[in-house]
Amino acid sequence: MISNLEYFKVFYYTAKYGSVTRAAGELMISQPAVSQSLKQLEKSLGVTLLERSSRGVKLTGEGQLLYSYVEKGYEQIESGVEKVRQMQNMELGEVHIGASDMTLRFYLLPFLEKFHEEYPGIKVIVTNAPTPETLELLQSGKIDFGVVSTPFEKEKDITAFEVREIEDVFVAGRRFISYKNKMLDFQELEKLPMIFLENNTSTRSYMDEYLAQEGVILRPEFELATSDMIVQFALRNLGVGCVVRDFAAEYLESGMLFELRFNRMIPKRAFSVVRSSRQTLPEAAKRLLEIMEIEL
Amino acid sequence: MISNLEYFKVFYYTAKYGSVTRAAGELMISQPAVSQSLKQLEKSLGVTLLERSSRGVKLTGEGQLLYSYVEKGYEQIESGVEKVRQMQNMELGEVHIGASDMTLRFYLLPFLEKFHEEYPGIKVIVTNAPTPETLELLQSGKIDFGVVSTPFEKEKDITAFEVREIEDVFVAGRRFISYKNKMLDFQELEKLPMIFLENNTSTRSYMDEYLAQEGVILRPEFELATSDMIVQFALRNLGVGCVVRDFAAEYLESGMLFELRFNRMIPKRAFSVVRSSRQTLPEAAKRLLEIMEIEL
DNA sequence: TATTTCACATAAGTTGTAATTATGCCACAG
DNA sequence: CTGTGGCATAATTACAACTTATGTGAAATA
Repeated sequence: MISNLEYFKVFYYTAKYGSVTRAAGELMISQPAVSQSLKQLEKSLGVTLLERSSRGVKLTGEGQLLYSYVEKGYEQIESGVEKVRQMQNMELGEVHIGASDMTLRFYLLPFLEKFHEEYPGIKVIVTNAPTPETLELLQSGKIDFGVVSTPFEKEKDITAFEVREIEDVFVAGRRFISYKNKMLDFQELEKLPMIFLENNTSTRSYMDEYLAQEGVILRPEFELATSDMIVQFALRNLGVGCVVRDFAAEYLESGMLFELRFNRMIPKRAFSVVRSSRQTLPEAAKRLLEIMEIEL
Repeated sequence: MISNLEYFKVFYYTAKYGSVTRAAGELMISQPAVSQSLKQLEKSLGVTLLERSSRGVKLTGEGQLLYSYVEKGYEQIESGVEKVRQMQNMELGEVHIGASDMTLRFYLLPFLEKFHEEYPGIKVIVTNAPTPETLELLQSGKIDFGVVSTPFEKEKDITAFEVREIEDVFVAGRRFISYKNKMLDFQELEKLPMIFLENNTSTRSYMDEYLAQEGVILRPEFELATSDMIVQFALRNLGVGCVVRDFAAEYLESGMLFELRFNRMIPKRAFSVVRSSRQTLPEAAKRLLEIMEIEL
């Protein structure tokens, strides 16, 4: 361990300017203070670092050797301080976010755009993963916060904040036009060719569970990886798709798809911002949540 | 300028061990002292560097960023201290010496050999130059000390210390055997083919001046670059060579060369160690001079 | 669920040390 | 030969860092 780092700072400035008086000026202390510090340093190292003369100081061999190291070391620390300052000023930094396709596309994207515009120095790193995996990333500290869709198993020290509602809907194209505006029973779905998301998604397991509870067991014709693809399949009349409404919104409006209606409401779900309550957020993450109007 | 470098040392150890208590142990101060220093550092930077918990501390994003710099910087300074220590222990260092061929060969060499054996870590850098140039090197601080042959112009703040006598002699081979044991006059040299060193050496200019003062002007047959070569020429009976006795010693003893004797003594010269009185010597140079039994 | 333990924070009081002022010394320049 | 600039030294002051004692919270343990 180095005895007194302050001495090295004094030495750094003295060597840099070749003058005790000048160093004192830079350090904003008196000249004798510098002289004494240098003396202390030399004493503690047991070596003469500077040749004193009436027109300044000059490094000895040992002094030169030491200075070559101290110079690099001190400036390294100095630039570390500068980097932290930049981070504080949001000129530098990273925000790690976990989000699913869905939350990213229909909720997060505009905020990220705005954030990036305001703070171009901050890297935004989005890890695209389904809800349970996102929660794991949060627990392990790999992301600052996540945006997931309900429902999910909320473990303790996870703070959740719902930001908007989403609805799961069944949509179909003209081949199934006879079902339009009819009040249907969920049972009737069993007779129709269904297009669903794959099993590993929260949307799928939510629907599976809900329908099972209603006594309906579906065996989808198609199991696709993305909601977009489901919409495309539905448009081509390959079956009845189950997606969050936002994915189909455009086509529902234009009439190319219609929404099936049921005699029972599918309980609404929500997008939820989740974060670890035991971890303080980096400034950049805080600022992004502010933009998203999430109270911390 | 960084406000208090000591804080960074505390931060370094705390971050390194992820524990305030552990850092306190390493720093050999109390735990609250560390806590307070960290608090001060955070306050001065206006940023939280550590997440405190009941089982240690963890770096925040800012802390990690800072640590990556402080780690390098601190260790850089630490290794600088280590290097200086090595230099003190003579495990590391350089000695810069200025010397002529002659002084190197007939005086310095055995000391250098001994020195190098004792301190293999020290680089010995010999700058081979004639006397006036060596003195210049000394003035400009490019060498720690020099070994030259007298006479020379001793400027102030040069300390000289004569270490042994040398004699200039005239030597010849059997072709000139008739001159052996005769007491000669310097004038007689004018009739003989002479072998001398080139003009730019102190030996040559010394002899030129001395002989001129005796009313003798020589026009050597041969002007050679090295004394060794003069001896070789003399051995082959190409003329009478003028060298410092040491160069011919071997052949004088074996009888292959003999020394011409004169009715007047050529004043003896000397090897002299010269150093700048206004400059403290590096430890390594001091030690070498000690080995050479020069008092400082 | 209560209890102990561990790690860090806080508070108050006491050094200890690093700063200041004042002065001295030396070398060089005018 | 004196003035100036630059560093060292001495003595005093003042601040800051350290210590002891205690508090707090979380996690492990009973």
